[in-house]
Amino acid sequence: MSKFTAGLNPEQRAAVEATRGPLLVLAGAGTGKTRVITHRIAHMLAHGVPASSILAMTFTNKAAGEMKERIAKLAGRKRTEALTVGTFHAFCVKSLRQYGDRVGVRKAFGICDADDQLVAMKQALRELQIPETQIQPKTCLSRVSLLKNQLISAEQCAASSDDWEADIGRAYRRYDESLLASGLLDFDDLLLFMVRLLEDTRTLTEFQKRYKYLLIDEYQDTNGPQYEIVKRIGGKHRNVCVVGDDDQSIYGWRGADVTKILNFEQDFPEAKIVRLETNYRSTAEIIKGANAVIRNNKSRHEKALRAAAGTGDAIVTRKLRDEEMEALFVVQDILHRASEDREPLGEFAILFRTQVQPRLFELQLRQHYVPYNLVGGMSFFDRKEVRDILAFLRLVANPADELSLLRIINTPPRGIGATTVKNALAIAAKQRMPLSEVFARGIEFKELQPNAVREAARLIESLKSLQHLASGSGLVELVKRLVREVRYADEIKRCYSDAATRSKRWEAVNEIMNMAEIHAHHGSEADLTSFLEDVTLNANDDRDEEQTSKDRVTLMTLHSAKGLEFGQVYLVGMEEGILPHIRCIQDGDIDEERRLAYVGITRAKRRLTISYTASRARYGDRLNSLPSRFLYEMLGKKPPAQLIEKAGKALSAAVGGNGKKPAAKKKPPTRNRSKSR
DNA sequence: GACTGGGCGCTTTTT
DNA sequence: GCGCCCAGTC
Repeated sequence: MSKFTAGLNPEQRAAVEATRGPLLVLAGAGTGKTRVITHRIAHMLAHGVPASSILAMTFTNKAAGEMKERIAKLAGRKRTEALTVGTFHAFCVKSLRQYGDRVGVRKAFGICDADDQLVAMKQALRELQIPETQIQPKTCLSRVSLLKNQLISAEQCAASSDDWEADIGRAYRRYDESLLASGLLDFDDLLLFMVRLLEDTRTLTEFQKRYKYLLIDEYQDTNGPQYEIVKRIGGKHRNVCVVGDDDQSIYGWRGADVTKILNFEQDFPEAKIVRLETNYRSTAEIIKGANAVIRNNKSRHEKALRAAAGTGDAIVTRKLRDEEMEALFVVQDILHRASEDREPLGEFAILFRTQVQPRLFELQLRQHYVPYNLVGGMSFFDRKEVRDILAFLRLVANPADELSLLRIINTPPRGIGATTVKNALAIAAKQRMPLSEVFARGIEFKELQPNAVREAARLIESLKSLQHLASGSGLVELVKRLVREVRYADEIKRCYSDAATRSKRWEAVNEIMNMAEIHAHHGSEADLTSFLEDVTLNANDDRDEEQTSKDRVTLMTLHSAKGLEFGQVYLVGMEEGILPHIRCIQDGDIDEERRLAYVGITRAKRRLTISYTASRARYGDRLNSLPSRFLYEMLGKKPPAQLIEKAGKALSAAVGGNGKKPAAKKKPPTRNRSKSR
């Protein structure tokens, strides 16, 4: 037994030792998945597999960081340096920076975030004269994202016989064109262009030569392009290890395709399968409840968790009069348990399905002076100042970036209103000239306000003059000069009269400078492009660290709870219409909701409390609520058929009967229908 | 630009 | 019922 298999259970050991050939590790919640992954890699390194031939991909930066850290601890930092461990997206960015020109991507491409995407999509819809009332930019974006994640092209979509869908396809194409013209890729494009890159035989061979061992974490979350990447690179040597849990697939709505993990054996018929079913996290009662719920899902890899820990308290289910009482009960119970069990507040979590639920809990927590963290919501990178400064920086790095230019063209105000922008865009289109050039040479065009345009030209000029600092060690200097150059301090003064707000806003600007400072001293590449890339790809990192580490009660959605664990968990709003959510009931997508419930239950180590109400305010009405079918399942009972029927009807009536006729609604085809075809 | 009124829509969210 | 976003107005 090697150093890296000692102390593992037989299944874990089997997974660690199966280093050659395809391997599917079905790792139930709390079964030591990360342990297996890290030990497996350490084991491979110890047996002479060169670190540079291993490619390990995850979905989040956090997971990648943890993996790297833990492997380094096991195998030594030096030995792990040459490993490639990172998110799919980071890997694609790196590869595209190197070979992007082979698929028509300029090497200095920028990555556009959700905000830029929205601007671009709005523009696309406007150009196509599709009114926003007909297709909402946000809806269109998420639809396009889903299409991209399913490897469906704009052309395919535009050819749809459904008018709505065909319009989406046209918007999709226009949107892509405008991003490409701006030298930008969105998150989905990173994966798509990587797939294209791997369609080139020469490049594919290079990648196959370099990466002989693949490891994919959270494989149940794999979407179309990610799957293609794995299949292509791993198709040759077939040392593909995928780890995941089909029962925890909760991102189907954004393109994750659970069939990929269900059908792994079809892609790799010689695959070995290891099931990790011993749960080291929760008490027997909690595991029993989790099993009882998930058992009801139809298509899944058959497995059941066994609790390694002994028995504990029974799962508590509690019915409350309404949502206010629910919040009060939970908060009082937390205080009670915290003192009774001498448990720090950091061990408590309140988990909910939707973002409207936490309000009342926050209120109660405040009233009881209980410190808490609400995970999610506004990020540092959503702040106006941060977005502004980053837009300026993007423009320095990539003058073609039209979206960033539009964002800051009148910030601080320099007299360029909507009309000037519209005219400038028209000129740019007519003359086939980059928008920045139109502004830079603005004086030549009599359609444009001379005074305003002179200011814009000056701005573009000064951004250009900062370009020489963009490479190498000038990064910090660049940010500082930029902030001064555009007089951002004055802008903050102008916008906010109150001193406290001003200093708070300025803090954000300072923080960017700090980040630049850190970045400049961190890696080998300290240039502007790599800084922007880092900021865009790691936008959420620092916060969740902070948000979970302190001794505070955690409030978060079931989705963000995946992968975490807490001593005591409160699963709230366990009602028909919330969990399972009404939309999923209507669409008949109950299985993913059941997995969500399963994820929630399995977060708890020692104690799980589930609450539901007798009545709840929804859409301005007060409705009688019904306990979730998952509650019945958990107790080993069949949910009464009439409950489900009744719940469906009552809720549909409430949603549809909210003053407007459902028939008056623009007819977006139901999600379900368009998704499955 | 700042303000205001009307209309709409109302799951989940990482990269 | 509430909040957000947009368009229109001054």
